[in-house]
Amino acid sequence: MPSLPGFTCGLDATLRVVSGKWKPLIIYFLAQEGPIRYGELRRAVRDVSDKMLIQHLKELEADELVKRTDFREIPPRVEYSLTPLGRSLAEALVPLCNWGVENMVEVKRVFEQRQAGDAKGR
Amino acid sequence: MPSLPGFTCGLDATLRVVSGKWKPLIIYFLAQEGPIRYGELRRAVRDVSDKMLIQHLKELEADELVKRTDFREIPPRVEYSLTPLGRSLAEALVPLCNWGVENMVEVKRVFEQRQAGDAKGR
DNA sequence: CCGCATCCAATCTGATACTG
DNA sequence: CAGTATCAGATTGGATGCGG
Repeated sequence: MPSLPGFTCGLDATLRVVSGKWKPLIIYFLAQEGPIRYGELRRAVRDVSDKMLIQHLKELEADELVKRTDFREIPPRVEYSLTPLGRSLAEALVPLCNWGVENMVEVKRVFEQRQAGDAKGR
Repeated sequence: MPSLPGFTCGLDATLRVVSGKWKPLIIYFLAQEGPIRYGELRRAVRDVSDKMLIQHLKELEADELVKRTDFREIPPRVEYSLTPLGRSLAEALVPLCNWGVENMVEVKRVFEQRQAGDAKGR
């Protein structure tokens, strides 16, 4: 019952580090854009708030998937990039991304249905 | 800001259907075990409660990733299995699973560090 | 520009107990 | 066996405002 690192399987282990509303997206953009500044990342991951972005970035940093580089300039300049571990995870994310592209029409359809249903019934 | 089905990318679309604490695990086990009864699935996905399992199963069913078969017997017998769409998603999940296996030692290590830190500071 | 702190709302999660 | 109901607590989410 405690979150002991007793993983039931590989997927379980992976989920511990990518669970978070925006984390996969963050990793995905970092993989695409390379080192990227905070503000740019914030714009790339649309709709994310400062709070969540920073929070997730810190966790990803603690999990050694993301590297933070503070240039200590005025005005501040901070860049984020993936560590080797993060890059390998990004690659594992590619098929999921492709799946989304290939099935976007279908996903969109079921989603619209679901929302129509949620609106009244449930 | 509303959850319009205006996906920013494929990954975004994918995340809409697999977001949920146990969903990837559920899909993973369904892919491995084929049609599986409710109770068995519950034991496979360790630590999940009835409430969450049912809730996620219903959503996955609504998203057309999972098929529910009720044999209408007494005592009840219900089997869950993946739809073709679900199976394709399961395949996209395989690399993530492998990533976890390959990096489990590292993930475990950073996780233990994090928890030690959480315990006091934060 | 980058980020932290605070407050508050919404959502999610899980134990427990109960039903057909 | 396969769920459902309820309720409390945890977690997440975001708007706003401030600070180096």
